[in-house]
Amino acid sequence: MERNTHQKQCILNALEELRGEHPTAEKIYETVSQTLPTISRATVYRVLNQFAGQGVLLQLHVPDSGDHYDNNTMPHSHLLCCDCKRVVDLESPQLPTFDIPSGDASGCRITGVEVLFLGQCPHCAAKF
Amino acid sequence: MERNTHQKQCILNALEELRGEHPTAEKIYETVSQTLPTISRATVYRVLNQFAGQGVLLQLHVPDSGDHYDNNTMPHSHLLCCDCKRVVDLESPQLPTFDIPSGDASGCRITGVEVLFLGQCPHCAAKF
DNA sequence: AAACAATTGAGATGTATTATCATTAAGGGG
DNA sequence: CCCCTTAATGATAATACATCTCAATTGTTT
Repeated sequence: MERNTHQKQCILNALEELRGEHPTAEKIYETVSQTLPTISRATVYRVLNQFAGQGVLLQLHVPDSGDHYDNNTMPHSHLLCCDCKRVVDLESPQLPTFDIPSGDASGCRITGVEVLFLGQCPHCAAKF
Repeated sequence: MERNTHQKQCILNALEELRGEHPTAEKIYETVSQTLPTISRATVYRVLNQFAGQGVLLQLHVPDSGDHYDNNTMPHSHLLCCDCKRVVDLESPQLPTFDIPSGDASGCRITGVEVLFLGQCPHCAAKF
């Protein structure tokens, strides 16, 4: 059965501390290292994958960057800022919510969808 | 000015030959190598990036895989088959087409969106 | 406490891609 | 048609991100 280790708890704590920042595995590693200096990168990557598989957190695939993680598992969209490369939450009531169809004309079975908006975060959008 | 090299033409030919397969850079390299054995991987990656930046072809970011390329620049959706890992075109007339909003409540500027469906390709969906 | 198995740490390894830089060749001007 | 300039290329090193390997450790069950 799955074991409850100190490392896992520290990783969850780091994710809570960084809530809203959508940190990368490397960023989480750096954060956890401050309280647990002997933790290994391998452990961080392993545990993050495990948690993502369990639905405890979201794994965000970001082009030209490592994966980012989000402990907010409520359904919401993300935007990659093309200027500062940060991932931010999108909060548009009118944002098209995807009703995922189960199949298509050519015989595909559709089980999920990944959506990532591109543009500028509020900070970079205000720059001019 | 931009030069029209033999290498670029061979890469375009390979993309046409592989049309519909959404090949990776590595696959394109292998294909071009058959007619141009001395071509370098660096050239393939460079040219593909250049073409993608010019809109000559689409660059598809696929999780846990290298980028895939598509010389069909007509707007259409893609699905990653979770079984065989192939990228296939989705042809659903009723697939929700995204009207990209220009901004959101929190001040983001939205300029684009990446959408990737997950599921099974027609071949793998028919397996049971 | 003993035993067993899941987990970890350290570092090697793998995969995809870009950087560096000397050499080559595209394409315009004379 | 040849020269010149400079973009483009080829070879390879370097980087980034992530996973694999395996001995050592540590939860958990007995």
